[in-house]
Amino acid sequence: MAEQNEELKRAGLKITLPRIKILSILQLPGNQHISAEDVYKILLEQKEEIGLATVYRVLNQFDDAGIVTRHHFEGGKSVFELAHKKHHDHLVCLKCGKVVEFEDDVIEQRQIDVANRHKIKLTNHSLYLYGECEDTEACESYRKSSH
Amino acid sequence: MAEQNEELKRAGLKITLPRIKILSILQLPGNQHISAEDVYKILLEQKEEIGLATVYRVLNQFDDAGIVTRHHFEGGKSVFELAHKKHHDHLVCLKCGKVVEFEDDVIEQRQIDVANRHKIKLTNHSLYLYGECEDTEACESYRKSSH
DNA sequence: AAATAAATCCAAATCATTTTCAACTAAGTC
DNA sequence: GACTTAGTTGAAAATGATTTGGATTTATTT
Ligand SMILES: [Mn+2]
Ligand SMILES: [Mn+2]
Ligand SMILES: [Zn+2]
Ligand SMILES: [Zn+2]
Repeated sequence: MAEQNEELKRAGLKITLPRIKILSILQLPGNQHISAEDVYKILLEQKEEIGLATVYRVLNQFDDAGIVTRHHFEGGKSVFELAHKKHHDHLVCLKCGKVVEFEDDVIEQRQIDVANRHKIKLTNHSLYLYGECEDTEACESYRKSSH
Repeated sequence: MAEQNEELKRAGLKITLPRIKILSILQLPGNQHISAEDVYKILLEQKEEIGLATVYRVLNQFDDAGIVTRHHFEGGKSVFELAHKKHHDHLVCLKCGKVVEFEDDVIEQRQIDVANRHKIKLTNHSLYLYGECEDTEACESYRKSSH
């Protein structure tokens, strides 16, 4: 129950209704990789009177505090995901929007090698793979369920 | 002289002053990975009366025509580079802004494998490595020369 | 409960980029 | 070379995502 309160406290953020609600939404299984706008829409559905500006502010604070990670998928808007997981990269279907997470130690290592070779200390990286589901059936139905 | 005219013709675009000028700017050695805004600034320096909207329009047309490639480096704005080169990825120093190009066949192949494993036909990908030059001297002076 | 610092709301601002549209121009045709 | 027409341009307004200002409210400390 008070698990989100713990998390907020740890981050040095006051425990407020907007923050608790937004954190809860991020924790729902269907809401990995969610945009600020979509968080806001869910709040509306829940009849919460929380402004879009507050959603953006809170997500930024969560990012600063390390509670969420921000991604820039193709398409302009940022998406956020809880940061409690191990590092991973993303594979996105451009037809249905499905997002698959993957980790590849070889890729990770080669990135480090490239940076070393150029005498640059690697601080972070972004890798996104874009494609189209080969199983059109599955892709279509995934799209309809609007994840 | 008429080399850019050839390129425009090949792309099915009318040969106009804005397009010739913008293409010329992209072809200058210092201007790999340049933003629309920066192209515009150079045009101003050259006393060309070309609007920013036109710069954006032309860069989009060049992108559609395959003359340039668009990248989304960290920091919000798109950067463009001539597309005549082989595919490569980028390593960016967050302190001085230096951009290093690299290609790594192992990484490329592993990306394909990941996509296959998830039954997704890979159409494109974006990989950016971010870091900080280890040689602070070099980094500082690179920054000052404002590439 | 009062004091204080932080957070929220909503509107206005910003930033990058796109669109609208009237005025212009390149490039074929006669 | 003039004629036609589709394509192009510049300036301003529109857009979409995100941020900010400031008056008001709220969480936490005393
Ligand atoms: Mn993820
Ligand atoms: Mn490049
Ligand atoms: Zn799909
Ligand atoms: Zn550097």
